Amino acid sequence: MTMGVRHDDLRKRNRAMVIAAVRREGQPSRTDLVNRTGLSHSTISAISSDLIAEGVLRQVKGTGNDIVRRGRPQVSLGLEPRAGTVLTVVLLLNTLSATVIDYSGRTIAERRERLSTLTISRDELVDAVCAMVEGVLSDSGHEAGDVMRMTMAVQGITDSDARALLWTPITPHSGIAFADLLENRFGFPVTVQNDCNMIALALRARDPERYRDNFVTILLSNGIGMGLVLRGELFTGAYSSGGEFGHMIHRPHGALCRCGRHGCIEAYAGNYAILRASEGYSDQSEPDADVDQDTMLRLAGDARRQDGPARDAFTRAGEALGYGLGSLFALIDPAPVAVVGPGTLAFDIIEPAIRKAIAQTAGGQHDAVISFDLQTDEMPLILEGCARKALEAVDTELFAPGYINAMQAAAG
Amino acid sequence: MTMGVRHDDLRKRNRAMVIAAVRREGQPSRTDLVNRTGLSHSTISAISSDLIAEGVLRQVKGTGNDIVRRGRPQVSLGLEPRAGTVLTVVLLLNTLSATVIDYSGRTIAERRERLSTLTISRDELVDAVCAMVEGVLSDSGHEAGDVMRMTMAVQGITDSDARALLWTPITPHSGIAFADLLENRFGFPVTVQNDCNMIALALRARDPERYRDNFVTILLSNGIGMGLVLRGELFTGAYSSGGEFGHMIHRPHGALCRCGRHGCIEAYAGNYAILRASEGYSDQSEPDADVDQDTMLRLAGDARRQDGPARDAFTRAGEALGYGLGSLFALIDPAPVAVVGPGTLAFDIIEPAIRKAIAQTAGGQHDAVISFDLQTDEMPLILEGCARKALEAVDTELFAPGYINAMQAAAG
DNA sequence: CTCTTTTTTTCGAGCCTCGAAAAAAATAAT
DNA sequence: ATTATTTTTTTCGAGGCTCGAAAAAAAGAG
Repeated sequence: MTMGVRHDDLRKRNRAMVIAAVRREGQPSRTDLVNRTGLSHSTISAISSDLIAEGVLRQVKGTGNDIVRRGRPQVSLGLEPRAGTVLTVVLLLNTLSATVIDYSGRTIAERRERLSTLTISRDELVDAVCAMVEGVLSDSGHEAGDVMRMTMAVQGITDSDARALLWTPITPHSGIAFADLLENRFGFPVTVQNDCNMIALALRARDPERYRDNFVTILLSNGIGMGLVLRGELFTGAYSSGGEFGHMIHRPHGALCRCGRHGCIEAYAGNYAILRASEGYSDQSEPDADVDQDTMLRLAGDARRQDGPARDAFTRAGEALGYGLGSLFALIDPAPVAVVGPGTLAFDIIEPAIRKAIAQTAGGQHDAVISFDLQTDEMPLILEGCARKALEAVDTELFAPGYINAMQAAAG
Repeated sequence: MTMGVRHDDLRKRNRAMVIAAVRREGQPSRTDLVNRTGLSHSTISAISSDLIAEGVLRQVKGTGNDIVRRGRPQVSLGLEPRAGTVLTVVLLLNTLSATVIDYSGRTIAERRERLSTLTISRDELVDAVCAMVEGVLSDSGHEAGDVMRMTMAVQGITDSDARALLWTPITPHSGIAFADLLENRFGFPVTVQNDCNMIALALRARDPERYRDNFVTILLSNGIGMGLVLRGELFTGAYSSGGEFGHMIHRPHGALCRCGRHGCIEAYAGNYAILRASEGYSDQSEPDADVDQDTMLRLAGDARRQDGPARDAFTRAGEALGYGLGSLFALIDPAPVAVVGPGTLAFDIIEPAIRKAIAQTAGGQHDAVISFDLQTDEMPLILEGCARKALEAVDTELFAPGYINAMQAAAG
């Protein structure tokens, strides 16, 4: 369990740190790396020349951002694009997309298609993903053998080993072992990740100032998703991807949720919940599997225009989200919240109710810390987070093996 | 932020690991340590002889548990009791206790006194703690200068730096900077910890099989407390000790809680809530600051004997706890639960309601994983956890400095 | 063309861990 | 009583890693 630290773990750890620093910083010089990592010039020099020799890093000249000044000019280091290729697949409601990305993070090829995820069979779904992978691979001019890793983001609950989709609202099928299926088919390692978690990774990469140690991302769509970063690390459950914020209970025995239970936050704040409340249906009526954007915009318009069932529905949605966030903050303390997805288009209507509800909870005392940052379009964030996840896995596993062990040893 | 690993951090890390292994195992031989840590015989030999020379460890002969067999007999290593002294103080409602403990974990002196925490002034409270420390120190024959560290456990919310008591139900005063006050007075470093977190540490030490990576401890008393261990580490909030399970919202706009808000879990499951519901008072009536054990036993007896307000009250308490646990499990996945405190005496009445409620939530699907383990007397657990916290801090900070840095580097 | 400044590499010193071999300390066998 | 065997622990040399200091490299300034 608790393992000692071998001598050569040191080098692996420091190699991993250098690669990670280059990925974060973009094109740092060796001196930048010295400052960033706290290692000595000698060590940085040794490690970076090793990595260049191995084809992981490369020297970049004329980056433009080099300040002209006295002294030997800094040489920027960058990731060698040809060091490897990764694949990402994003599977959402009625949408499937795949991307081939080089080691430096640049997109080489990309495909997207519509797909009736709700109605197709399990096998058709798996076949569609496989066909998508093959298609985008051929677009990119690569073969499966070139791919070092694939990360798949899905809407729904994945297992904690990131190998299977346990449950999802986008298809009635459950327990789809995508990692096994795809690994057998293509041969490269595959992980399956929750979409909101990928959004969280993307936000951290985009704005490390704001999103670093502790933050929450909430996805407002037909369902309610959450990604949670605590102590700088993505939080996942013991058995599943966890973070099922949408299915915390807002009102015992309350409104019918898409998951079949009653009173979940989602059963008040999901698009289908807002729709059925606005239209005057019972909160026990069957949830819609999808509500199109136009409908939601119309309801939001109604809510803004006049007091009535639509405004009440959005207010109740905000209340559910607010009490949920309040309970979450009772556990983890308040943190910045990024609100992502189509629901942000009506966030002006929801936010007052959210804040009012939070004020009634243990989180209320920290009103100032709680800020909402809106990002309407979630797709680019999912793609970006997914790519980062895959690339960072390659960074450590392939180019600094043993890093994982050293980490565990430190934590143990 | 992310720091490289220096060469000598290695030794510090491995020293810390050896000390920690000795503390966990009791009296391991060098060979046991080799197996436990994965380090080589040479390294273990070098580190342990260093530690013996420094007076941190000592060789123990004739431990009795040595199996008689062929070959050179193993020599057990133990913690040198004289290597240091730590102090623990536990401050609960109307109770103050202090203990002096040697480095091996044996209690040298112990004092306990009743104290009307609800009514005394802020200064009197601080003075009482100081007097207690001085008293128990003189009992132990030590001086303040001998003490390497003190850990104080309090009922209530502490700040995340473990230096102040932010809020507590045991006194109307808030924001008491115990760590600063005591450090200025006595000179040794002090941390202030939440009582439930200390219970969690004690349980992990007592039964590492059951309580290791993920588990929950719930304290049922006049208030509801929680200690949460996730990924093997005590979970604390970003600003406070966090884990305010008792103040997650069970019913928006619901029963009046001791914290002044409405609908908290505690406002249904705390002793005062069970009392006022059993006696037919409004759930908006002022909470009692303390309910004595006899009253609770009487109510529990009523509840067992016949259907009526008492039974309803316990059922509602269980429901609140169950929905709360369900929401918690939606976030973190189900985990074993240890239920501690006087509330366990009525747990037979509450448990069915808890399980029924959990079954309605996202945690319900994992019914088998959720098991309740009862410990009625919380005081010994708090003491034990507190002592462990102090001793482990001494282990790393004093005898393996730099370990912390290496950990952070690994995590970063 | 030389001086100054800044970045990067080189080199030797000092630690640390490891494996192999030796030493130590007991029991079992002769 | 002495030798063989077994197991634990220590010793010792090899190999690696990081570090600081010094050297080398590569530019602008004068």
